[in-house]
Amino acid sequence: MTDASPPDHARSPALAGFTCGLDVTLRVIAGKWKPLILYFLAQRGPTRYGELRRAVRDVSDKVLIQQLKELEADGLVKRTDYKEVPPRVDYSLSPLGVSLAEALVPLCTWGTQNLAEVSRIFARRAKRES
Amino acid sequence: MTDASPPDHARSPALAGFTCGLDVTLRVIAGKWKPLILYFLAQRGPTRYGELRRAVRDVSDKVLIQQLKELEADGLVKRTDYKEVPPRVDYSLSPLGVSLAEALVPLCTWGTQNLAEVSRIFARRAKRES
DNA sequence: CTAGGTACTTACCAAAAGGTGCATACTTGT
DNA sequence: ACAAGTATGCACCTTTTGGTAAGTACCTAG
Repeated sequence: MTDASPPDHARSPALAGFTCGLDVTLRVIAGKWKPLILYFLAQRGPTRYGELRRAVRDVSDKVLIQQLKELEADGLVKRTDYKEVPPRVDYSLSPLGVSLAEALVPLCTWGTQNLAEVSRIFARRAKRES
Repeated sequence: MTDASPPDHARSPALAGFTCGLDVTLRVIAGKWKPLILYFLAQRGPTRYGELRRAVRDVSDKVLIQQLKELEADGLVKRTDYKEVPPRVDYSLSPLGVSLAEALVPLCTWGTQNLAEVSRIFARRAKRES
Protein backbone atom coordinates (compact mmCIF):
# COMPACT_ATOMS: atom_id res chain seq x y z
CA MET A 1 0.00 0.00 0.00
CA THR A 2 2.25 2.78 -1.15
CA ASP A 3 0.20 5.61 0.05
CA ALA A 4 2.52 8.28 -1.28
CA SER A 5 -0.73 9.48 -2.76
CA PRO A 6 -1.71 13.10 -3.11
CA PRO A 7 -4.09 14.58 -0.61
CA ASP A 8 -6.97 12.17 -0.41
CA HIS A 9 -10.34 13.31 0.88
CA ALA A 10 -10.66 15.91 3.61
CA ARG A 11 -8.76 18.44 1.59
CA SER A 12 -11.67 20.36 0.22
CA PRO A 13 -10.32 23.66 -0.99
CA ALA A 14 -13.38 25.70 -0.10
CA LEU A 15 -13.35 25.17 3.65
CA ALA A 16 -10.20 26.88 4.78
CA GLY A 17 -9.04 25.22 7.95
CA PHE A 18 -12.22 23.28 8.53
CA THR A 19 -12.68 19.64 7.78
CA CYS A 20 -16.31 20.04 6.78
CA GLY A 21 -19.45 22.07 7.30
CA LEU A 22 -20.19 20.34 10.55
CA ASP A 23 -16.79 21.29 11.84
CA VAL A 24 -17.54 24.92 11.05
CA THR A 25 -20.75 24.88 13.04
CA LEU A 26 -19.28 23.02 15.95
CA ARG A 27 -16.65 25.64 16.45
CA VAL A 28 -19.24 28.36 16.61
CA ILE A 29 -21.42 26.64 19.17
CA ALA A 30 -18.56 25.28 21.24
CA GLY A 31 -19.30 26.07 24.85
CA LYS A 32 -21.25 24.11 27.37
CA TRP A 33 -24.34 26.30 27.26
CA LYS A 34 -24.35 28.02 23.90
CA PRO A 35 -26.70 25.69 22.09
CA LEU A 36 -29.09 25.85 24.98
CA ILE A 37 -28.95 29.63 25.02
CA LEU A 38 -29.70 29.82 21.33
CA TYR A 39 -32.49 27.36 21.70
CA PHE A 40 -34.15 29.21 24.55
CA LEU A 41 -33.87 32.54 22.83
CA ALA A 42 -35.42 31.05 19.73
CA GLN A 43 -38.34 29.79 21.75
CA ARG A 44 -39.08 32.75 23.90
CA GLY A 45 -37.80 35.64 21.87
CA PRO A 46 -36.21 38.59 23.67
CA THR A 47 -35.39 37.42 27.13
CA ARG A 48 -34.04 39.23 30.12
CA TYR A 49 -30.82 38.13 31.66
CA GLY A 50 -32.41 36.87 34.83
CA GLU A 51 -34.99 34.81 33.02
CA LEU A 52 -32.35 33.21 30.89
CA ARG A 53 -30.34 32.49 33.95
CA ARG A 54 -33.25 30.61 35.44
CA ALA A 55 -34.11 28.84 32.21
CA VAL A 56 -30.63 27.49 31.66
CA ARG A 57 -30.40 25.88 35.02
CA ASP A 58 -27.11 25.19 36.72
CA VAL A 59 -25.20 27.75 34.78
CA SER A 60 -23.19 30.25 36.76
CA ASP A 61 -23.38 33.98 36.21
CA LYS A 62 -19.82 34.15 35.11
CA VAL A 63 -20.17 31.59 32.40
CA LEU A 64 -23.57 32.65 31.21
CA ILE A 65 -22.43 36.23 30.77
CA GLN A 66 -19.26 35.08 29.14
CA GLN A 67 -21.02 32.94 26.60
CA LEU A 68 -23.58 35.64 25.91
CA LYS A 69 -20.76 38.04 25.19
CA GLU A 70 -19.18 35.64 22.79
CA LEU A 71 -22.45 34.99 21.04
CA GLU A 72 -22.94 38.72 20.78
CA ALA A 73 -19.44 39.33 19.48
CA ASP A 74 -20.01 36.56 16.95
CA GLY A 75 -23.16 38.23 15.73
CA LEU A 76 -25.56 35.50 16.77
CA VAL A 77 -27.20 37.31 19.62
CA LYS A 78 -28.27 40.89 20.05
CA ARG A 79 -28.07 42.58 23.43
CA THR A 80 -30.40 45.40 24.26
CA ASP A 81 -29.67 47.61 27.22
CA TYR A 82 -32.64 49.74 28.16
CA LYS A 83 -30.42 51.82 30.37
CA GLU A 84 -33.02 51.94 33.04
CA VAL A 85 -32.24 52.44 36.57
CA PRO A 86 -32.67 49.04 38.01
CA PRO A 87 -30.69 47.51 35.17
CA ARG A 88 -32.76 46.09 32.39
CA VAL A 89 -31.24 44.18 29.52
CA ASP A 90 -32.51 41.60 27.17
CA TYR A 91 -31.08 39.23 24.64
CA SER A 92 -32.49 38.09 21.34
CA LEU A 93 -31.32 36.27 18.24
CA SER A 94 -29.92 37.94 15.15
CA PRO A 95 -31.00 36.53 11.79
CA LEU A 96 -27.87 34.41 11.77
CA GLY A 97 -28.69 33.21 15.25
CA VAL A 98 -32.19 32.33 14.16
CA SER A 99 -30.90 30.20 11.32
CA LEU A 100 -28.53 28.39 13.62
CA ALA A 101 -31.24 27.78 16.15
CA GLU A 102 -33.35 26.25 13.41
CA ALA A 103 -30.56 23.86 12.60
CA LEU A 104 -30.60 22.78 16.22
CA VAL A 105 -34.20 21.71 16.16
CA PRO A 106 -33.54 18.17 14.90
CA LEU A 107 -31.12 17.61 17.75
CA CYS A 108 -33.79 18.69 20.15
CA THR A 109 -36.28 16.37 18.55
CA TRP A 110 -33.84 13.50 18.63
CA GLY A 111 -33.27 14.02 22.31
CA THR A 112 -36.95 14.04 23.07
CA GLN A 113 -37.65 10.97 20.99
CA ASN A 114 -34.76 9.00 22.38
CA LEU A 115 -35.01 10.13 25.95
CA ALA A 116 -35.66 6.64 27.28
CA GLU A 117 -32.73 5.18 25.41
CA VAL A 118 -30.45 7.97 26.54
CA SER A 119 -31.51 7.55 30.13
CA ARG A 120 -30.40 3.95 29.97
CA ILE A 121 -27.14 5.06 28.41
CA PHE A 122 -26.49 7.35 31.31
CA ALA A 123 -27.40 4.73 33.84
CA ARG A 124 -24.80 2.45 32.28
CA ARG A 125 -22.22 5.21 32.16
CA ALA A 126 -22.72 5.85 35.83
CA LYS A 127 -22.20 2.17 36.59
CA ARG A 128 -18.99 2.04 34.61
CA GLU A 129 -17.63 5.05 36.36
CA SER A 130 -18.27 3.65 39.80
CA MET B 1 -42.80 30.31 19.45
CA THR B 2 -45.51 28.29 21.12
CA ASP B 3 -45.00 29.46 24.62
CA ALA B 4 -48.02 27.80 26.11
CA SER B 5 -45.91 27.07 29.15
CA PRO B 6 -47.12 27.69 32.67
CA PRO B 7 -45.47 30.30 34.88
CA ASP B 8 -42.65 28.07 35.91
CA HIS B 9 -40.62 27.10 32.92
CA ALA B 10 -38.03 24.37 32.79
CA ARG B 11 -39.93 22.07 35.08
CA SER B 12 -41.02 19.49 32.57
CA PRO B 13 -41.74 16.30 34.45
CA ALA B 14 -40.95 13.93 31.61
CA LEU B 15 -37.29 14.79 31.17
CA ALA B 16 -35.73 13.59 34.36
CA GLY B 17 -32.67 15.67 35.01
CA PHE B 18 -32.59 17.27 31.60
CA THR B 19 -33.80 20.73 30.84
CA CYS B 20 -35.05 19.80 27.38
CA GLY B 21 -34.57 17.49 24.44
CA LEU B 22 -31.62 19.45 23.21
CA ASP B 23 -29.94 19.05 26.53
CA VAL B 24 -30.38 15.29 26.27
CA THR B 25 -28.69 15.17 22.89
CA LEU B 26 -25.90 17.48 23.85
CA ARG B 27 -24.88 15.25 26.70
CA VAL B 28 -24.62 12.28 24.42
CA ILE B 29 -22.47 13.98 21.83
CA ALA B 30 -20.35 15.88 24.32
CA GLY B 31 -16.76 15.41 23.30
CA LYS B 32 -14.68 17.41 20.92
CA TRP B 33 -14.79 14.87 18.11
CA LYS B 34 -17.91 12.80 18.59
CA PRO B 35 -20.19 14.64 16.19
CA LEU B 36 -17.49 14.51 13.55
CA ILE B 37 -16.99 10.80 14.10
CA LEU B 38 -20.70 10.12 13.73
CA TYR B 39 -20.85 12.26 10.66
CA PHE B 40 -17.96 10.55 8.95
CA LEU B 41 -19.24 7.11 9.76
CA ALA B 42 -22.62 8.07 8.37
CA GLN B 43 -21.00 9.20 5.15
CA ARG B 44 -18.58 6.41 4.50
CA GLY B 45 -20.15 3.48 6.28
CA PRO B 46 -17.88 0.96 7.99
CA THR B 47 -14.53 2.59 8.36
CA ARG B 48 -11.24 1.26 9.61
CA TYR B 49 -9.61 2.93 12.53
CA GLY B 50 -6.74 4.32 10.51
CA GLU B 51 -8.97 5.86 7.91
CA LEU B 52 -11.06 7.52 10.55
CA ARG B 53 -7.94 8.81 12.17
CA ARG B 54 -6.93 10.48 8.95
CA ALA B 55 -10.41 11.78 8.21
CA VAL B 56 -10.83 13.44 11.57
CA ARG B 57 -7.67 15.42 11.30
CA ASP B 58 -5.82 16.67 14.35
CA VAL B 59 -7.29 14.18 16.70
CA SER B 60 -4.85 12.17 18.79
CA ASP B 61 -4.96 8.40 19.02
CA LYS B 62 -5.72 8.51 22.68
CA VAL B 63 -8.74 10.69 22.33
CA LEU B 64 -10.07 9.11 19.18
CA ILE B 65 -9.98 5.67 20.73
CA GLN B 66 -11.47 6.98 23.90
CA GLN B 67 -14.38 8.61 22.17
CA LEU B 68 -14.96 5.59 19.98
CA LYS B 69 -15.16 3.45 23.11
CA GLU B 70 -17.68 5.76 24.64
CA LEU B 71 -19.76 5.84 21.50
CA GLU B 72 -19.62 2.07 21.44
CA ALA B 73 -20.55 1.74 25.09
CA ASP B 74 -23.40 4.13 24.48
CA GLY B 75 -24.69 2.01 21.65
CA LEU B 76 -24.18 4.52 18.88
CA VAL B 77 -21.29 2.84 17.17
CA LYS B 78 -20.52 -0.77 16.46
CA ARG B 79 -16.96 -2.03 16.53
CA THR B 80 -15.98 -5.01 14.45
CA ASP B 81 -12.72 -6.77 15.14
CA TYR B 82 -11.77 -9.13 12.33
CA LYS B 83 -9.17 -10.70 14.55
CA GLU B 84 -6.70 -10.78 11.75
CA VAL B 85 -3.08 -10.78 12.25
CA PRO B 86 -2.12 -7.28 11.37
CA PRO B 87 -4.97 -5.89 13.40
CA ARG B 88 -8.05 -5.04 11.45
CA VAL B 89 -11.01 -3.32 12.99
CA ASP B 90 -13.75 -1.20 11.67
CA TYR B 91 -16.42 1.04 13.06
CA SER B 92 -19.93 1.64 11.85
CA LEU B 93 -23.12 3.23 13.11
CA SER B 94 -25.85 1.42 14.98
CA PRO B 95 -29.44 2.33 14.08
CA LEU B 96 -29.44 4.79 16.96
CA GLY B 97 -26.21 6.25 15.67
CA VAL B 98 -27.69 6.60 12.23
CA SER B 99 -30.63 8.55 13.57
CA LEU B 100 -28.37 10.86 15.50
CA ALA B 101 -26.17 11.41 12.49
CA GLU B 102 -29.23 12.39 10.53
CA ALA B 103 -30.08 14.99 13.11
CA LEU B 104 -26.62 16.43 12.60
CA VAL B 105 -27.11 17.07 8.92
CA PRO B 106 -28.71 20.52 9.32
CA LEU B 107 -25.76 21.65 11.38
CA CYS B 108 -23.48 20.53 8.62
CA THR B 109 -25.54 22.35 6.07
CA TRP B 110 -25.60 25.48 8.17
CA GLY B 111 -21.84 25.41 8.44
CA THR B 112 -21.40 25.06 4.73
CA GLN B 113 -23.87 27.79 3.91
CA ASN B 114 -22.48 30.22 6.42
CA LEU B 115 -18.83 29.46 5.95
CA ALA B 116 -17.98 32.95 4.80
CA GLU B 117 -19.75 34.54 7.73
CA VAL B 118 -18.11 32.18 10.18
CA SER B 119 -14.70 32.84 8.73
CA ARG B 120 -15.18 36.51 9.47
CA ILE B 121 -16.32 35.64 12.96
CA PHE B 122 -13.14 33.75 13.59
CA ALA B 123 -11.01 36.48 12.15
CA ARG B 124 -12.58 38.90 14.62
CA ARG B 125 -12.19 36.45 17.47
CA ALA B 126 -8.51 36.16 16.71
CA LYS B 127 -8.13 39.92 16.76
CA ARG B 128 -9.86 40.23 20.10
CA GLU B 129 -7.66 37.58 21.63
CA SER B 130 -4.48 39.28 20.54
C1' DC C 1 -32.38 50.07 58.08
C1' DT C 2 -32.08 45.72 56.05
C1' DA C 3 -33.07 42.35 52.65
C1' DG C 4 -33.60 41.35 48.03
C1' DG C 5 -33.70 42.04 43.09
C1' DT C 6 -31.35 43.98 38.79
C1' DA C 7 -27.04 42.86 35.66
C1' DC C 8 -22.99 42.20 35.80
C1' DT C 9 -17.28 41.88 37.19
C1' DT C 10 -13.31 39.98 39.17
C1' DA C 11 -9.92 36.89 41.45
C1' DC C 12 -9.04 32.52 42.49
C1' DC C 13 -9.38 27.44 41.83
C1' DA C 14 -10.73 22.64 40.67
C1' DA C 15 -11.87 19.46 37.37
C1' DA C 16 -12.25 17.92 32.93
C1' DA C 17 -10.59 17.39 28.56
C1' DG C 18 -7.36 16.60 25.52
C1' DG C 19 -2.35 16.05 23.84
C1' DT C 20 2.52 13.73 23.78
C1' DG C 21 5.30 10.11 23.63
C1' DC C 22 6.48 5.55 24.43
C1' DA C 23 5.27 0.52 24.27
C1' DT C 24 3.02 -3.73 22.32
C1' DA C 25 2.93 -7.77 18.94
C1' DC C 26 2.94 -9.01 14.59
C1' DT C 27 3.56 -8.43 9.35
C1' DT C 28 4.96 -6.53 5.04
C1' DG C 29 7.85 -3.92 2.05
C1' DT C 30 12.85 -2.46 0.96
C1' DA D 1 17.84 -6.23 9.21
C1' DC D 2 15.00 -2.23 9.61
C1' DA D 3 11.38 1.05 8.94
C1' DA D 4 6.61 1.37 8.68
C1' DG D 5 1.86 0.21 9.24
C1' DT D 6 -1.93 -2.02 12.06
C1' DA D 7 -4.97 -0.90 16.50
C1' DT D 8 -4.52 0.05 20.75
C1' DG D 9 -2.77 1.02 26.15
C1' DC D 10 -0.65 3.86 29.54
C1' DA D 11 1.70 7.45 32.25
C1' DC D 12 2.22 12.09 32.44
C1' DC D 13 1.32 16.82 31.69
C1' DT D 14 -0.85 21.18 29.89
C1' DT D 15 -4.64 23.64 28.46
C1' DT D 16 -9.15 24.72 28.58
C1' DT D 17 -13.32 25.20 30.83
C1' DG D 18 -16.22 26.14 34.08
C1' DG D 19 -17.57 26.95 39.02
C1' DT D 20 -17.47 29.73 43.67
C1' DA D 21 -17.71 33.55 46.21
C1' DA D 22 -17.18 37.92 46.64
C1' DG D 23 -18.08 42.85 45.24
C1' DT D 24 -20.46 46.95 42.50
C1' DA D 25 -24.21 50.45 42.03
C1' DC D 26 -28.65 51.34 42.27
C1' DC D 27 -33.57 50.72 43.55
C1' DT D 28 -37.86 48.97 46.06
C1' DA D 29 -40.49 46.57 49.54
C1' DG D 30 -40.98 45.68 54.41
